[in-house]
Amino acid sequence: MTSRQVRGRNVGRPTLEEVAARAGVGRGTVSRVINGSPRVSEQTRQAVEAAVAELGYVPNTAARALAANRNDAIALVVPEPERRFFAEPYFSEIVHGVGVALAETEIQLLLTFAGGDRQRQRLAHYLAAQRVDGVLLVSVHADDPLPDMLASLDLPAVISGRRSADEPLASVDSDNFAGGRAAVRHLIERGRSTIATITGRLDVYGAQRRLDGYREALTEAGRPVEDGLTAIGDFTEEGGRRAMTELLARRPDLDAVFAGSDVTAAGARQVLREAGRRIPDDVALVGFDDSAVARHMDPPLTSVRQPVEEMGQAMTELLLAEISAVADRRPPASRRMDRQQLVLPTRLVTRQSS
Amino acid sequence: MTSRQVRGRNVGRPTLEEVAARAGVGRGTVSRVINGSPRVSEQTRQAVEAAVAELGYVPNTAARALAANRNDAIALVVPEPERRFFAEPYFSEIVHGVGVALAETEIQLLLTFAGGDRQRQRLAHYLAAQRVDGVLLVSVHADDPLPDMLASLDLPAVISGRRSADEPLASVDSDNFAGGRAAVRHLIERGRSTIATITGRLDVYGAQRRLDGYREALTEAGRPVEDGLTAIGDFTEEGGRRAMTELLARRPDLDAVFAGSDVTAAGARQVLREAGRRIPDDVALVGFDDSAVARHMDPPLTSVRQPVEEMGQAMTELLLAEISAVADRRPPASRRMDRQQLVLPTRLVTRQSS
DNA sequence: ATCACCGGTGGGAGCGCTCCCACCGTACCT
DNA sequence: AGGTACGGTGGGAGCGCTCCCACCGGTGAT
Repeated sequence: MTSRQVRGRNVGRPTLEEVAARAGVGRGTVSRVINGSPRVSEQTRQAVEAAVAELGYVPNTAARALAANRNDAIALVVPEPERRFFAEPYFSEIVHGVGVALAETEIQLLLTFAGGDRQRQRLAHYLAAQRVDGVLLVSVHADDPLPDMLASLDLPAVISGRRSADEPLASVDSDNFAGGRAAVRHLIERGRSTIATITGRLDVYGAQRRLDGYREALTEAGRPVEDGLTAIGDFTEEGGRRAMTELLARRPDLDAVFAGSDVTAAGARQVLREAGRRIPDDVALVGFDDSAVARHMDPPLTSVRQPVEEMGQAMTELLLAEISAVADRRPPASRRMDRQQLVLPTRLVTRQSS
Repeated sequence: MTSRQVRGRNVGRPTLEEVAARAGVGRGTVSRVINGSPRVSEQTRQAVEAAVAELGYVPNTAARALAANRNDAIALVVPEPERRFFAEPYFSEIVHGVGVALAETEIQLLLTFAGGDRQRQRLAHYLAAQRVDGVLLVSVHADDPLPDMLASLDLPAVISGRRSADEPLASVDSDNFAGGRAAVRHLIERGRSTIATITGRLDVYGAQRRLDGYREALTEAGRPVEDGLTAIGDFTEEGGRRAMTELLARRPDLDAVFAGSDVTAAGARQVLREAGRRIPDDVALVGFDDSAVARHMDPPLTSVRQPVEEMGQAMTELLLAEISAVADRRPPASRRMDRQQLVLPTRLVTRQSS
């Protein structure tokens, strides 16, 4: 571990003590004003605020973090390589939702990637070193050790997309099951007879639930669930292409595809077009996410809308609540008690592809 | 400023002192081992490392930051709303390049947005509060106060895309001028006679330089530069549509368009298609960035490739160098001296759109 | 008049680390 | 033998803040 040495005293920046001297009060009083304590007289408060303004004082957060164990920062951890992150509009909306929830606070959002092993390890260090008050986790696979690590650090955390039916962490998820079911019900209503599906990786709980919804819709309509009509993808465009190629080879008679994500649907569409199938005439296509991709596809893609932005917002609110619980020294057991599992509704948006 | 109180002592996590006791050495020695100082005997080092491993010790960065004024973290600041950030593949590649450059270090990358005023202010606080060792700035407009703020904080910073010919900050840029010129030379070679261009906002230096390249190519070919053939866009798809509509109204006879970015080109293509112009038969189209958008467009888009990932990497290297310069207490004047202005070459990638 | 109380305040202690000075012993010189 | 040098080490001081206890003076009850 060869580590650069960044030294150099904090030159020029005013300290609490200097503000106190300037305002003619004690250190404690300035601290109280800075932190908005009510136990300060109006007059004193104004004197301190004037001194703060004159000196351009900004509290040193390292010192604050050390003394108070508070960081005023939360991390959004993405256990994916950067490329995936940017490729999927899902993340963009999550981030925006988080931003909305944070707008009224003084809390800074930090985005960190943990794609590779190296990055993963660095992140683990970073978190263990107490640099954030809480963690937002998105797109976590079932076998990821990260959540357990967070639990052992007793660091507040909220996960997007439960990893299983009994998620120990607080979580926010969309109703993937109902979404998948709605998509397939819709295809049935449109008179499609041979409905295939391209899933995400099935160790992702949401992907599994969408598949469950697909099956449920078929079953409740009295139709068989045929294995040959299910292809496993991975929510990427490339995966969509691969899966669609497989499906077409196995079941050239298919006339509808429910894709586990819009991006997957884009990949599938390419293959369908190359195979000379018209959409929706020959094959109806439904995606999931209702992202920009869906709107710009040709023809525009029917898709299941997840309230992604709201999910980001909800996650943040849960996290802030848990952070205050820690701050109020509520015992871990009690905090574990009311960890919420939020499930937000999905909605089918019909367009020309089906 | 109502601020949550996050208290609760750092329970359970071992400290330097505990490691020292365990290893039977002094605090200083443990610190030396942790920081990779060579002035420790092999035997002692091993004893300390064993103690660190047994206790699962991780240095508290808040304490380190306070004592040493070192954060082992840099921020990538994006003065744009989140949506823009994700919409443009440019950023994704920058982030990836930064990741590559950081791979061998212990430095954590933090992504921060500063789109709105509120976010902007929070970021200013965050930076002033000394939470990072340096800042990477991307996509900065000429009138943005952020760079000056950084300068006044004496915080190492590197900017991507100079703001003007005499950029005071260290910067990394691609050769926008040569790129624009190459694009237009290519269109001329292809026998196009009426070549229009859609620029970005001209207060973005790079956009201006691309336009300069466009003009240069025309001039050196002995052709006039006609104002009616230039439309100002803003590097967005919507802007591309708007600009293309304008151009078509003004000069229905145009037979080629050089768009300032791929995304802009995508907008332009839509309008051209709606107007019944075939690409490349009626109108040749060239973009800039050579992003995924270019490859997936129909027809695939000829585009000027910027080495974006390399830019991210180069920026990071410059920043790390400047950070060590600060660490070595080199005086500000001397550091200003050798702030580099890197310009990386661009390359035309021809595809079916031209 | 005495006391308890309470809003408001000052400042000591301490968070966990780095920096640096003082000190140890050994090796090598004169 | 004494001196110098130097790799290796311990621990005090201090980074800038928060927390909390002690203390101040004024108010109202007894």
